[in-house]
Amino acid sequence: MPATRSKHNAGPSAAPRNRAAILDAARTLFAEQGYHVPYNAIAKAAGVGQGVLYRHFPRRVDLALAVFDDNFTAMERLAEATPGAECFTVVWRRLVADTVSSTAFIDMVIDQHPQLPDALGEDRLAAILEGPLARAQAAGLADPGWSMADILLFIHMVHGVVVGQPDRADAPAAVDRALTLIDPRLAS
Amino acid sequence: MPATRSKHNAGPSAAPRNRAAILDAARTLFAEQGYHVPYNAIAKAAGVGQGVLYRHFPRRVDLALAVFDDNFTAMERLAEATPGAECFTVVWRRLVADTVSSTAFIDMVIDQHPQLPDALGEDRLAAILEGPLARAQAAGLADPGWSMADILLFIHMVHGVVVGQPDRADAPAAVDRALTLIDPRLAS
Amino acid sequence: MPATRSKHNAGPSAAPRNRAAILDAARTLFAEQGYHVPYNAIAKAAGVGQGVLYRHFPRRVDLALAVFDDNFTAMERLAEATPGAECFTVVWRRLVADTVSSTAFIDMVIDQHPQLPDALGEDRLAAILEGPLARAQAAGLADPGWSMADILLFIHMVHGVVVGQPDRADAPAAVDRALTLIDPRLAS
Amino acid sequence: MPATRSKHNAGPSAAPRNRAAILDAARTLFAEQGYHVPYNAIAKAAGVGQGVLYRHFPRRVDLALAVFDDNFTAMERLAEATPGAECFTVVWRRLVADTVSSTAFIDMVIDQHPQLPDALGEDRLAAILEGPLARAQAAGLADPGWSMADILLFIHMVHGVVVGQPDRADAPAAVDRALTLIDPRLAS
DNA sequence: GATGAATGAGCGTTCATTCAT
DNA sequence: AATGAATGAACGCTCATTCAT
Repeated sequence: MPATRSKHNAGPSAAPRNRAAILDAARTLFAEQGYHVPYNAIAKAAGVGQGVLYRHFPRRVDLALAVFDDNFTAMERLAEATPGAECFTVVWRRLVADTVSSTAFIDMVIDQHPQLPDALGEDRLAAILEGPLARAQAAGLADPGWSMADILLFIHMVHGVVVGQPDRADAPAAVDRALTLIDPRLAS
Repeated sequence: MPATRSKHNAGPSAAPRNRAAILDAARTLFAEQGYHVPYNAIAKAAGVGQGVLYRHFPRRVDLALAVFDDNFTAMERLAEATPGAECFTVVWRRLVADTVSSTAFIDMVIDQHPQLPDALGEDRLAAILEGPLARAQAAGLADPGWSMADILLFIHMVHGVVVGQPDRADAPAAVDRALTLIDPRLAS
Repeated sequence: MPATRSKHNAGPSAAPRNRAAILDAARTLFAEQGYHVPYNAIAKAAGVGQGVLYRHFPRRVDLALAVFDDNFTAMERLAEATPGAECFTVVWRRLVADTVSSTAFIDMVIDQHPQLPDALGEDRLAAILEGPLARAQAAGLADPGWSMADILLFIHMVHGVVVGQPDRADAPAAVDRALTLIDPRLAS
Repeated sequence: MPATRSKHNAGPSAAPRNRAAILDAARTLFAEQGYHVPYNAIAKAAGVGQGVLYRHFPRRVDLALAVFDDNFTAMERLAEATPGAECFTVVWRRLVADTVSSTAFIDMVIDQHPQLPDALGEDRLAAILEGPLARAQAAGLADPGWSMADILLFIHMVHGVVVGQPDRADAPAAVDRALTLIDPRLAS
């Protein structure tokens, strides 16, 4: 095992490891520096060359979707695992928490390039929340006047509140207050 | 012969004119291209050298504050000129309109660099709206539970909604819906 | 159990098949995108790894020579199969057609790296056309003053005309006119 | 005069000097390495930053047109200064010489980007040679069947011959032979 | 005080080549 | 022998900031 070679090429077997390292690095940097963190910063943090990023994730949105796939998946699982009327509340809180912990999450959803199959993230969010919202409304846990589009407006509002906090440590409280003002059932 | 020089140097007397030209150009470009429009684009649009920009406005936020001083002034005048309880409503609508027509307005408020005397814009907004808010609350035109901080949250929420619209033409309607959801008294 | 492996390694028997696939892909891409088409594009189009390209064809020129070996072979066969004085005309027209349909053909001939055994393609072209040229000259179908070097100049001229057409669709007509200007016996 | 400062900014007065240095460097590098020589190589050779190149010449073709403006101007002067029928011959020889000494000259003419006002260089060449060609044809110094488009084909052919010489030192002789083959009146 | 050119770091992207598996 | 991932240099381009005139 020639560990210290100048041109270290770990071979294909390292691909999954690299992919994971990239996702880790990107998750951290997206959270710390936002969606538009430089690519080479991600590559450096992941300990890989820039080319590897482009191989795995040709476009920034591909990387972000992969990074936040965990978030979506977790929400989907949560939605499946929570049967009753309070499902919407549970998933919604998770969505809010993700938005607070990484503004890049919604920045990605927002950053629509014209030629992209549109609304990559929004559609997925909508798919997750649609059913639970209806159940919650039936049970009085959500306003019956809310449409899915309204829920997306809510999350944009949350995003606005988060980016508006100079000190990110204030974000959770600010978001909670904001949601309380809209409707206490949205707050935690 | 001070009149005809090839690279005409207008002398000190031109300073106010240049300042005005810069503000005009910046106002337009901030609205069209956002808060982070390149400096040289502003200088070119204003017909001045980049050095002049730096002389008049050493930091981007200085320029933005000057540009949006008109907005603040207009709101202040509006607040002074509107005596009754509906003053808050009138000024608030103006603030929302400004936020919709130029996201740079709130981007500037948000773009707090750590070393800046904080909340340059927020304080001013607060000063304008504080009195009218109290009067509106007394008259039932605003929720008595709202603090000034809440109003600032509202405006951040509006900002979030605006930047979340891929097509800016949708922003007014989206904002109106969002405000209706929060409280119909905030909407127009 | 050698049959079903996930990352199937076809073993040595696949080498000829791979080679053929590479040549097919390269022929197409050379024609479509020119001599300097990226290696990985060729590998992908051929459905092989990039390493295989390098194994079979360590240098770009090796690949191109193999790709255009068909062209050379076809011309050789044509030369053998055409006995009379018009042999030169027939083969020459084929050479011109190849030049028009793939500028990479002559680009390869041109792209001489200093350390290469020089004139890889030119020698072969010369060998094909030498005999026919002499016969054509004897029969008055080619100018008796033309040497083989002159024929090579002609083909460079054709190449110059082809690359000089912004719209490749114009190339055939332009080449025909150019050849008519040199000598109508060269045109078709 | 603080000559050795780390961030040496010579000020606006250096602009013409820089421009000239860029043109000199570009002329040399275009001749040595062809039209597609890297921008930063030109900047380095000229002793300026890359930004200066982009300020003076936003697109590669702008730089090339400026570099080769001398060539065009010289040809134009030559055309004006040579009254008789042999004007075409004189200017044509100059054009051939320029093509031989820098393939980038014609590469630029060829390198048509779709959105460009087309044929920047071709039009100018045509304008220079049109009148002289007619006079030469009237006097029997040029084939009466040649159109301007044919002359442009000739120059493309010359270009093809030049780029086809592995050793650029062979280019003049090869071009002369090629022109003799087309028509001795084109050769020198 | 005004000009506007120069600097140079920084970012995104591509691709030839290598090499562990 | 084949795979295809990794490397990293290189290039094009942008822009914030400085500064001689």
